[in-house]
Amino acid sequence: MDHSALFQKVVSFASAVHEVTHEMTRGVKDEDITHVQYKILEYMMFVQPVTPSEIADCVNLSLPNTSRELRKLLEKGLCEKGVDEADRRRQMFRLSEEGQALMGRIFGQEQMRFEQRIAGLSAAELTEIEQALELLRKRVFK
Amino acid sequence: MDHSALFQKVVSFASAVHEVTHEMTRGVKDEDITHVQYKILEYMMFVQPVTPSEIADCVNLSLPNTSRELRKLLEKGLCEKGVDEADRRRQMFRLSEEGQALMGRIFGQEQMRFEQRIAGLSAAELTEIEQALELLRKRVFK
DNA sequence: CCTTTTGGTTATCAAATGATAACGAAAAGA
DNA sequence: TCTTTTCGTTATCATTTGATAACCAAAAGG
Repeated sequence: MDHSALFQKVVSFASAVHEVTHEMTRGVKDEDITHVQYKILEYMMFVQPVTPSEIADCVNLSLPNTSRELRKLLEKGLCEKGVDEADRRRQMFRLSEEGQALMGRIFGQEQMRFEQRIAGLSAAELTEIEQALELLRKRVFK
Repeated sequence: MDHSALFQKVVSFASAVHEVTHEMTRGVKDEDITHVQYKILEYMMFVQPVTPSEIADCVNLSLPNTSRELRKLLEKGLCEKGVDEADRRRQMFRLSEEGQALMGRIFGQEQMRFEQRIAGLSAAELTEIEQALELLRKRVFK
């Protein structure tokens, strides 16, 4: 397998991931948030608390735009803000109760759709999936 | 491994794929096209010729918006339009020479970045990657 | 101290995208 | 033939996102 063919497989794979992600997160539009706001909340589900700079890096947003979206999330009551007492320039953001609840609803729906996709797979097959995820994460999508 | 944990791994994996894709396609902004226009051209690199409806489905765009973007691509001379003689409602789009060339440039850059990611991996490891891609594609991202 | 750097915010503007209505032309179907 | 459905286009508007400049406050570093 030459590199060029592998590369094309990766591109088309990434495209499929995008498509499935889009389909699974379809429930986002029922809640009153935009797509980038969802990305921020999703990130906070895994890392918390988090500073605007970190978010800007990971969600690929400029710092001013990150700040704007965080303000909107604050206004909606979906996250909370605190200050790092060790370095008072750093603003620490975390999900509010309401934010947790919202993400719980969305993840719940998403997970149901995910369950449908993997319905009927054996435990061994699920383990294979998990290993494939870890392999690609380590070697390609790091 | 319970379903909930696997689900979370998939979500965070998808997020990593997004991020790496974003980084690899950074070269798109050097060319005079937008992100969705790039997605359309990318799709046409794999499937050709293609109708507006197919694109709308695969790129997750409404038909009117697809039509608008295709018109812009036509205006830029990056694709060409024909009619399906068997069903004259169907419009067949394909990349023009110039469109091919443009995508060649972008894919070239992307592939270089990809090469850096997989630099130093053995043939066996590359095969593992390929198999992992196929597995996930078949079981999860279909 | 004083200067520079870092982290963050606000404001503002341009561009891209999403959504919808209205329309036409070809095909399918009664 | 007449009606309905499918495929596509154009136009228009609202919203989202991207980009940039100007600014403040805290920290770092001399």
